[in-house]
Amino acid sequence: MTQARTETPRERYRAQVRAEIKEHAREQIATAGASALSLNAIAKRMGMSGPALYRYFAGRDELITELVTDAYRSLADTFRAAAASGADLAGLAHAMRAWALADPQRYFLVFGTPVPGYHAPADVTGIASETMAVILDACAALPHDGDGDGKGATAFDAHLEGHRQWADGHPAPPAALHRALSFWTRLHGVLSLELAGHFTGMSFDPGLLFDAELDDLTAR
Amino acid sequence: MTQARTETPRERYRAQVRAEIKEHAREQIATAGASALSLNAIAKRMGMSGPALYRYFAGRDELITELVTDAYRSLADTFRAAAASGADLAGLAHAMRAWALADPQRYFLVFGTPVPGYHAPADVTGIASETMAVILDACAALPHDGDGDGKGATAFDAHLEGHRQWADGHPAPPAALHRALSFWTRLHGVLSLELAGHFTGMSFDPGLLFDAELDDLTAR
DNA sequence: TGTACATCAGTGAACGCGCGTTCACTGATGTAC
DNA sequence: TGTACATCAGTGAACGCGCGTTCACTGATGTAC
Repeated sequence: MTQARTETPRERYRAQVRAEIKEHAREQIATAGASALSLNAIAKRMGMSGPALYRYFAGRDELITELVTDAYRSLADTFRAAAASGADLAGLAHAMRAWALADPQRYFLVFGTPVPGYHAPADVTGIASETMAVILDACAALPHDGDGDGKGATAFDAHLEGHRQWADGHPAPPAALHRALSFWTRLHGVLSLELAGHFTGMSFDPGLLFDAELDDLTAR
Repeated sequence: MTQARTETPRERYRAQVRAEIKEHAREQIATAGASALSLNAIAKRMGMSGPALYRYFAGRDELITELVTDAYRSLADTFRAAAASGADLAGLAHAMRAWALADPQRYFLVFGTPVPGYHAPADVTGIASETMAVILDACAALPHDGDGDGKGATAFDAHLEGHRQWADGHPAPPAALHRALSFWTRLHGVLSLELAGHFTGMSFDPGLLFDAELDDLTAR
């Protein structure tokens, strides 16, 4: 997986400092939001001067971009790990919920308010479809979605039949594609409102709504 | 509805300038995001000096707070108007979708990434429950949710029975509460991903997914 | 209708701040012979 | 093992910028008699 060539001490040190910078950046984002991220503030917390960070990142934008990519990566890894240990759709859902609750600002880094000008780096689309592939596998594994029987074939299913490029190369039938999208949006529906605090004040448990939405999906 | 006392010309002028400031603020937010909102930039665009704005708003925070409140208000009004013209759940859903698509940054002002420190003003909770009340009415009007028969009573329904303060005073049975929450989260699931651009690249029509999620809700 | 006064919108200068980023530099760490 | 050199992490000063906000002020608009 990694390079055969041995890491020099300097390289090891560089990697370590880069990691530490990111660590402080994440902390700062969690505290005051991504728009408040400041290189100088990070440097100060690390006990070094502002310009020193330019040895490690080309600038603020590159740092943020890397944090965003890391967040995508960590979600994809979470899904892959869950699937590898035999999780079904519900297992994936719970893994995702745990991932989101563990660090809400990381969730928002990926799924939150987009900055109108900013465009995500190219490699995240690859990571995103990795994630989607795991979900599609789980859907196709359901007794009902695996074969292409017509019981639940809806107008949207027909539409998906004609617009399935995003499931690139995946043999899932339309019913599975449909379920995967429902899965994805329902989870985000509960999570985004919950994490943004729109359920505080209402006294019910968002986790139970999350499960109810999931049950309703797998039972359809 | 309005004050009986006649508005003086000065008051009219003030109201007009305040509105113009907000207009520019909205435009700026739509262009560069809420975190980029700058009083000086607004003043410059209006052809006046920065400090002049302090005649109209106590500061940047008050302006943002008012924009947030306006956004809540406009959503609530959209729901009320739809309900008043006889819309059912699907009608409400489409009204909300239109509202969101008309101005994505306004949507994000209400439902987007929260700034960790910031707390929404107190009056928005009242506006939010206005909105919820309209949805609850529409759910209770469904043949199935109006009476409290037990066909679809789930564990989550039972939980809601004990945590229904948020539906304050509303006589809706648990099944209606449940459906209202599913309604709310499913719409946000599709909309938040769509508006954040997470479906670009996938070629399907998010509007059809939106409708499919809605159908699945009303058919259950 | 005209004058005296109060109200208030808007200005321009100024304050202090923190930001991202550049540059020439010092000093320590690693490399080659 | 020791010396000469190259690499490179980190510093401190500086640049220009735009920000929110305050303050004393001018000049126009409205009000009272």
